[in-house]
Amino acid sequence: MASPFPRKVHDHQTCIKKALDDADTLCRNRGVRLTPVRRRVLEIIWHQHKPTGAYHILDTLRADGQKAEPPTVYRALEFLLQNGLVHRIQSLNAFVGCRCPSEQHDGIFLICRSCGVAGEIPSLAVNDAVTDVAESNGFSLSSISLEAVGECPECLRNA
Amino acid sequence: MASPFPRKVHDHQTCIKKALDDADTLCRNRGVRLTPVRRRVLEIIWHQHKPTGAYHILDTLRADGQKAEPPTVYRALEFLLQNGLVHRIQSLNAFVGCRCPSEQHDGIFLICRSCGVAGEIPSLAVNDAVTDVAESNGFSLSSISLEAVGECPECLRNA
DNA sequence: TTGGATTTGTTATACTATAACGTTTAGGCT
DNA sequence: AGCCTAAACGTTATAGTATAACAAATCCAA
Repeated sequence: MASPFPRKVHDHQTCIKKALDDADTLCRNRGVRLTPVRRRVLEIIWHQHKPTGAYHILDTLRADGQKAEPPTVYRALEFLLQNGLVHRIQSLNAFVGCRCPSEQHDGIFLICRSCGVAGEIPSLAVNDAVTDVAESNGFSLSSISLEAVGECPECLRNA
Repeated sequence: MASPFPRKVHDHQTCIKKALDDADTLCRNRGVRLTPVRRRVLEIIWHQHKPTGAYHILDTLRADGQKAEPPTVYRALEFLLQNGLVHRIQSLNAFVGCRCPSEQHDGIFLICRSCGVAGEIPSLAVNDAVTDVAESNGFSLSSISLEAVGECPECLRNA
């Protein structure tokens, strides 16, 4: 998998296009509808690698010229979350695009306190450690959510 | 360390007393003030092993006969969080007492979706796994927050 | 005992999220 | 094609979570 931390300068249009294309494919395959609002919300979220708040999404929809209210946004988010196209970052009340939505998985994130970027990491090791400790405590594990805070590589270099 | 999942029937008064005594000692040692409001908020949180919401704390203070407003509660919570006496459960917007506040540590919780209990686990293994993956991605780790959801042992037995 | 820092009170408001109900739309079915 | 129904969306209202800003009270050390 690619680094969870894209350089601050990169061809982000490609990121967005790939995410939307992947979403189109995935929804077609699953027989679910990536409606215009849902697709636009996903696009707004993908506008940056930093998690995006629901009300920022709402403002952006309105700036588009749409008449939109909170439920519009939250419904789209619910759909995107259910289909693994975005993850919720609980510590920020915000949402970030998932780069590998085709395989359902938990959200494990490294969040930079300086620039705000949220890097998703595919951590088998973390999963295993949690599974072990759950098992040894007689706990039946369904899902995990991990949010680590620190400094991303690029911010460290620029410090 | 004791099991993170106390039996539903246990001498909870002892849990509360121990937590408050520990807090008294810890604050004295650190030279910080466990004022009446702060102590009472901690007691309210320890009333159960399920995370407690800020507005439930507020209601309880008011039921005590105190005149209280949200900032009262949030300030007390800020103090308790800073001193490691409670942890915030981000996925629930709620707060739960810490049983080992003397050593600063991250919050790693197994949360039962049936009864709501949040069991804190002291997981070196999880920490190591996260530290490794952070390091291998060039990320400087400061803190982690992990919230796993599933079924606690007692709810599994009663299912 | 008094000065300054910490804590608390008070009012107002910002931010986040959902309930409930009505209307529209998409898409399968005959 | 036209109908039917389930899904999606619009709309209004409100619930739930958290903080800003400033004033008053309290603590405690010099």
